[in-house]
Amino acid sequence: MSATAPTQEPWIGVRQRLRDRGLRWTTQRRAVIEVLADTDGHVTGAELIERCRRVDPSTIPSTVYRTLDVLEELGLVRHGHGADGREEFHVRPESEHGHLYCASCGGRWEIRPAAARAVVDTLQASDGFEVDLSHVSVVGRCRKCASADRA
Amino acid sequence: MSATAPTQEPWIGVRQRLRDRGLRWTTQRRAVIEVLADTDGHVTGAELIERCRRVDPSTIPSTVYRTLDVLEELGLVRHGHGADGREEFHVRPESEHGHLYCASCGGRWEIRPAAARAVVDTLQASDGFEVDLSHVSVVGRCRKCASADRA
DNA sequence: GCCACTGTTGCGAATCGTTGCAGTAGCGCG
DNA sequence: CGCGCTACTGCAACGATTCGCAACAGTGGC
Repeated sequence: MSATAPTQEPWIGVRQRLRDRGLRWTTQRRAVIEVLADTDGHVTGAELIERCRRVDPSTIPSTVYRTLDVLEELGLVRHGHGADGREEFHVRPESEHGHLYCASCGGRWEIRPAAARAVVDTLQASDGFEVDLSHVSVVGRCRKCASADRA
Repeated sequence: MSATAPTQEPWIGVRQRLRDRGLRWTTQRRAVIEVLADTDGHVTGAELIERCRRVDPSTIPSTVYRTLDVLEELGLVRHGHGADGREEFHVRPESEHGHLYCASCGGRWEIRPAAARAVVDTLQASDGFEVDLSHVSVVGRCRKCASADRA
């Protein structure tokens, strides 16, 4: 929640950033980026592909996935896995964050910063493990479903 | 590491437990259970299928997956997702436990009870979320890789 | 021991994602 | 402006997992 169209902004320099790394600015990447710029929050790989097809029906899955890899290297997206293990991408996350998935109602929430930090610190202290927060998916039951179950 | 063959033990009553639920004791289930009884720790679905094929080459994947679903309902196995989101089964976990996956070296560790409890409590307090511990997979970097990276 | 009931299996198709390979096309250079 | 280098694309095959459906086979009852 910063401005009206903050989503476009991170993408305008991508071409240059790619070039600086010896990577190329292709029609296909442009399409993926176009879709991503218009996306906010989370997308699964399959979802993204479908959206791309709307822009360019000749979109090929493997290309999209490969493009996502590249964009992830540039830090423009992060990927994690949903409750079912399927791939899920976080577009331009303002901050790293993990997710909670409710196995009963299928809902999803972001782990709030305070809790996230606590979790990270705990594992750091206990095992010296550096958590990749953006990749964390915790499955369980949300407050609502948990109390409903107990009833 | 309790006794010599503690692994067999949980499985001996399975037939009855199935029957009590109106479920059936079939050759295929017997095969899967036989393999599981001989397994200890973790297996991926694919791994398990291959092992079953060694017992009975005519094993069909979908049957194995379905059997696993049933066994999970009986609480004899739990499933989670590895670092890459692939399915992974915990055989007769003595206690629920989550996992840490190192993205650099591919190693895997169990989250120790104390840390696990802390994580569960944190999310419970913060969002009233009931974590399904056995399903938790945290990706990041282990102590070793983290310090190597920093060097 | 035979039947019917219904849980299970086998199988083929569909989904999501990955990978190897050969042809294509950005991009910097002269 | 054309050339070459090599990153990228398209495609097809593959691996993991799920789903629908018709045929099959445990089970309890008689």
